[in-house]
Amino acid sequence: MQYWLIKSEPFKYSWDQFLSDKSTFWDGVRNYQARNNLKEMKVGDHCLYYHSNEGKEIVGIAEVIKEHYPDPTIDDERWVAVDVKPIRTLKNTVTLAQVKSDARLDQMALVRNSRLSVGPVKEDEFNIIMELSENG
DNA sequence: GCCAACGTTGGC
DNA sequence: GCCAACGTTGGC
Repeated sequence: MQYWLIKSEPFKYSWDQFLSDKSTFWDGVRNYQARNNLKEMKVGDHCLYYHSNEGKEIVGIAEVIKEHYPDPTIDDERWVAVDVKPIRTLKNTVTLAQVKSDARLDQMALVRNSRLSVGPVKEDEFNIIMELSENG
């Protein structure tokens, strides 16, 4: 299984909204790198859900439930969407500051390329995030 | 609200 | 195909 990190601005689509919707389609990606990552996603892959701008923290875990298909919100076949559903909310959110201050996480796309809205996460990194969220 | 970083566009 | 200009994102 592969791990990912997906970003959303809470005022656009927050984790709470996601929880009450039960699932959502992840659209609106207009960046080739992020798009390529979306295309790599497989059903069952886990995603860290990150709030950008407001909060700047990882708030929960989501699971891919449908692989990429053309983005329904735009008439342009270049862009794709995937479907995801929430798995669980983190016990404690993991902030960007925490991620940055942990030397084991300094290779994360989140740190190295803060503008990338969909990035891969290594299993080790995922586990470290889990650990941080437990120890809060 | 500012600015740095980065991706994209378009002129040559 | 290069590179400057421009737009967007996101941290601060």
